[in-house]
Amino acid sequence: MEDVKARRKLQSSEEDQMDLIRGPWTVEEDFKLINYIALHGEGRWNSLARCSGLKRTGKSCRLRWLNYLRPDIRRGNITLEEQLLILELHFRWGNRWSKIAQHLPGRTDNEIKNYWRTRVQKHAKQLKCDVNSKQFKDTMRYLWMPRLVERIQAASASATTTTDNGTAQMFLRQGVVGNEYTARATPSYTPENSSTTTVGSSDSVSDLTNCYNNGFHVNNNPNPGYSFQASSQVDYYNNNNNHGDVGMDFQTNNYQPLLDGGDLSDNLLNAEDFLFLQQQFNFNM
DNA sequence: AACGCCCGCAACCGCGTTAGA
DNA sequence: TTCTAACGCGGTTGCGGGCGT
Repeated sequence: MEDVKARRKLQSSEEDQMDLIRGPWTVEEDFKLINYIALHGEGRWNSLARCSGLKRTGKSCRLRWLNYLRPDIRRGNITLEEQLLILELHFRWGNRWSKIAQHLPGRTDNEIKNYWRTRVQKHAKQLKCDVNSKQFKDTMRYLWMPRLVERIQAASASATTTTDNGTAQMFLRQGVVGNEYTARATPSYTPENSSTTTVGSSDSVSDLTNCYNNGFHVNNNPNPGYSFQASSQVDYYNNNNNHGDVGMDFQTNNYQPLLDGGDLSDNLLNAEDFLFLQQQFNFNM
């Protein structure tokens, strides 16, 4: 192990002496890399870096290609469906970004990691709880995810009347619909009538569902000292399921009317949800 | 207009794993 | 079997743009 470290240190200092470029890539460098890969294919990144004439490390070339230049990269905002899938998969695998990214075609592990750190962790911070805490996970499970499902369905419903966009419907049929939170949030859905298969996964959603039923059910909470009443969250959610088009700006705690064409993806919970949660957290802390 | 602060994201770093010589 | 180069992953850093003052 010490040998490996010494070797890597040596290699690093050698790279320094080769006046390699670091930092943002230029358009010319991008073109060079794209052209080289078009001719020779990807892989063998160190030799690619040498032969292409790029003054970059192989690592840097690989990262630039995989995270930015690859033709199948999907750019733009993370969609509601993708958000839901990320939350779901993070429940299963934690910070296994690469594994999670495999289930989101066109998205990179870097992008998902950044999404998690900038959006999800931000909301945890605003609720003054740890992103890995049970409380925050419950929030995601019983409020955030049902809200996402609701929005996806709403978007899907309007899409079917306006355009031929069946993505959300397909996602709901195939994706993360097998869990309790979805069953509660979507009256038309029941686990029994769903032929559930998880997108890109062979193990379905049974593990999560089992996890929920066996150790996580709101009426059978294994942690007696845990006072965050998840069931009340769900009831609250179900009783206030007509949130309308008012979003919440977490930054300022101000209501923000959601304008047509705006990005709704950040307004995951509305004001009532958020205040309710804050009360729950503050009360229990 | 200038400045400072904050946030999002691209890129880097360190290290474990894998492949093949 | 061992060694080492290459790959891949997760954590971290720092740049640049947006926004408020």
